[in-house]
Amino acid sequence: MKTFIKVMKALSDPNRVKMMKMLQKRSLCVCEIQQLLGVAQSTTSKHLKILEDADLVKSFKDGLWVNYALSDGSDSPFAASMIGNLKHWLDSDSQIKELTKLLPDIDRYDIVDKESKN
Amino acid sequence: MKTFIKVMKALSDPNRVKMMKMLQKRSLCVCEIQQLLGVAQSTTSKHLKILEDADLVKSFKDGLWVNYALSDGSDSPFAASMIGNLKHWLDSDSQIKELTKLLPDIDRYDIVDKESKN
DNA sequence: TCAATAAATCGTTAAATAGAAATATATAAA
DNA sequence: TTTATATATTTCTATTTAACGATTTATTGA
Repeated sequence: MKTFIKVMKALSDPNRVKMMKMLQKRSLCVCEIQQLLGVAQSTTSKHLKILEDADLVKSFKDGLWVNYALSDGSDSPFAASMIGNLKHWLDSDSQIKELTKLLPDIDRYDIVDKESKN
Repeated sequence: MKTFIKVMKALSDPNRVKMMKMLQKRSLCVCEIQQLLGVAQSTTSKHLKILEDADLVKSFKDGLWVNYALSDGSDSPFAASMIGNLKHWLDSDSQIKELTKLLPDIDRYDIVDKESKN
């Protein structure tokens, strides 16, 4: 029951669902996801932790970056099933379509610190 | 997105998941569900409303009773899919097994007002 | 070693949620 | 038309959750 609830809770937040849909397209580092969704870095990090705890995503360190990718769900049949469902679900959702359109322009090397403009 | 989140949220609570699993076995009225789960009547009613709003269950009035049954999910593909998944998920969960064992003894006609013992 | 950078964690606040008791509504029976 | 009963709604409280800014940690490069 606990692992099931964990997966349902993880997918109960629009920002986390958006993350899942973007990670379907390609792996992303925290700063790229943050850029895409327009939320704070700490918020991004916390959401990703919740997805990872539910076995919906996994992470790989690459120097300073941490890359996130969809999990294969091997540790949770519930996660595996939902990852599969989400592959075809919500593709026609307006928010998802908008983010998908933005995705090609997102690049970790292009991300500039907005504060440095001051 | 909203209908998807609604389904995920509805299934993010153990008591609501238990309700879904019991309704797989047979339709139940509010008082039977309340009896099974051991929560207050108002709590039971509120949970059922959340499930109904997500198109996971439907209700039929029968005199004083309101019978709840699994929805056919025709109004939400997300609900339909989750109803299908839940048919085989969590059958081996200890809490679900315990409730399933109790289910045959639950009868709306047997439910006595505990306060009347005073 | 020191500075810069990406991500994680901590502390706080506002909003959402689950729970129960009390009340309201609706139906059936006396 | 009372009375009893099943369910829904309202009100309140405690807990959880999402969000942010600030701080810490870890890694790389100067």
